[in-house]
Amino acid sequence: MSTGLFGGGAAHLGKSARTRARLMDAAVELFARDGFEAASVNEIARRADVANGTFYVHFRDKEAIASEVALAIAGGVTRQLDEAMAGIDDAVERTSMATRRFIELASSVPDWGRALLRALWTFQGLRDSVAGYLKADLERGVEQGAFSVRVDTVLIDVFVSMAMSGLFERLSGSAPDDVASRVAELQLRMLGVSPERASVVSQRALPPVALTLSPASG
Amino acid sequence: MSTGLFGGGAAHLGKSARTRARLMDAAVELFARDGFEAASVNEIARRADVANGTFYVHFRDKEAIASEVALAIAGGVTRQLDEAMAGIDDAVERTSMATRRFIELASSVPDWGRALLRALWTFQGLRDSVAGYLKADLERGVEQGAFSVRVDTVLIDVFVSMAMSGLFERLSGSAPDDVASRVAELQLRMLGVSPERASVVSQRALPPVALTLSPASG
DNA sequence: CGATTTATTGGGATATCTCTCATTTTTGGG
DNA sequence: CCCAAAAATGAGAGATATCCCAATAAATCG
Repeated sequence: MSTGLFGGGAAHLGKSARTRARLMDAAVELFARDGFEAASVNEIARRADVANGTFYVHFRDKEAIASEVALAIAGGVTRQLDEAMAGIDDAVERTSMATRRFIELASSVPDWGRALLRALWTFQGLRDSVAGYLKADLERGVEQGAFSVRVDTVLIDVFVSMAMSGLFERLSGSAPDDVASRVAELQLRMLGVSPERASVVSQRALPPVALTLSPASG
Repeated sequence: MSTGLFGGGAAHLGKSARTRARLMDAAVELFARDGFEAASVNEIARRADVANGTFYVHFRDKEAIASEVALAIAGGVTRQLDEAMAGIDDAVERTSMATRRFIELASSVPDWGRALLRALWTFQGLRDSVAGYLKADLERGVEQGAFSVRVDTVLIDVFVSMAMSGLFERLSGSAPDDVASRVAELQLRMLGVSPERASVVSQRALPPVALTLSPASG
């Protein structure tokens, strides 16, 4: 019996926390496979090996577990992006790194990536918080003279949707494995970075990382 | 009682065709509001003012009406895009026009726009057919020396997702009303068009059009 | 260890969904 | 106007959903 990412993180905690984590792992799998609407509380409970009534001890309803799962995944990805980008000042590098890491991290655990993609599509609030992070880097790029573009909501939404598209392709399997670099390159060109620099920056090798959960999440 | 687009188009046809059209109008509204998964056959029938059994006289199941609706909408938009772009040879103009028209047309009837957006997200086949149209124009642009970019599936998917993002913003209401132009401008920059030309081409006034249904559809 | 709190169980009330089909209503040609 | 064909109806079988709750099991602590 393999333990999901939530289950792994909660192994040392109390029983309640472990059951909760098992439910969240099950929910991730089902949201990723069937989508939010089609996944049933009954099946989440069955897959987590608990009675259906147990579900309602831990979550008010399906909506509640969905947003909790989405927040946890988004939090994990965000935290690791932050770590990866700590100490990098150049906005061109940061922007490229963010997109590439985002796609690689989120697709390294396909169930999680799919769930995140759905959540980004479904929950406006999640997109808003991503937009907040991004805005700072885009504005920094303008200040540094690297980006020649008006930073507004249209730009930010388009930028995010490009990254989502890359993640989608990566998850669908039918894409070349340099999708992340290609998307980052196209983003930089859009922002006004010269094609040459965009190509170089976006294709530079990155040290690999694996998606893990925030130790202090919940 | 206002008649939907399908209903309007079928007003002069037989009773069967009119009932069918009412069902499709109802389905569009519900797909737009609740998404494909969450819409129920029962509610489609209720909203179309027919008995639930009547639904199954006209459609095998929900999947059947969904793809029919999606094809009809996509067909209508495609046909009008084709008309709008007939006679335009310059790939820069065509590309910009396609995105701007797509966003304006699809958002002119919000339910349809939302349903189209959901369908593009849900049905791979629909994205593939859009990709087909687009590929020709992008390659033409490269041949004409206007675009300096590799035309592959990543580029096409990213391009489509940018347009979808623009449509989404337009439909959510919270966006400036020049979203379509902005998105087109960003696309052109990404393709390698100079910022100056991208700005000029994407902001030129376009004669207005309204979404109508293909006279010979079905 | 016994008592008390906390977690889990699983049966079931209620609701809704899909899809069928015998029956009724409507339509339109002769 | 009549009647066969076409269309629509709506009750209901069977599946599955959500959520509640009284009863049981497990964990914790003095």
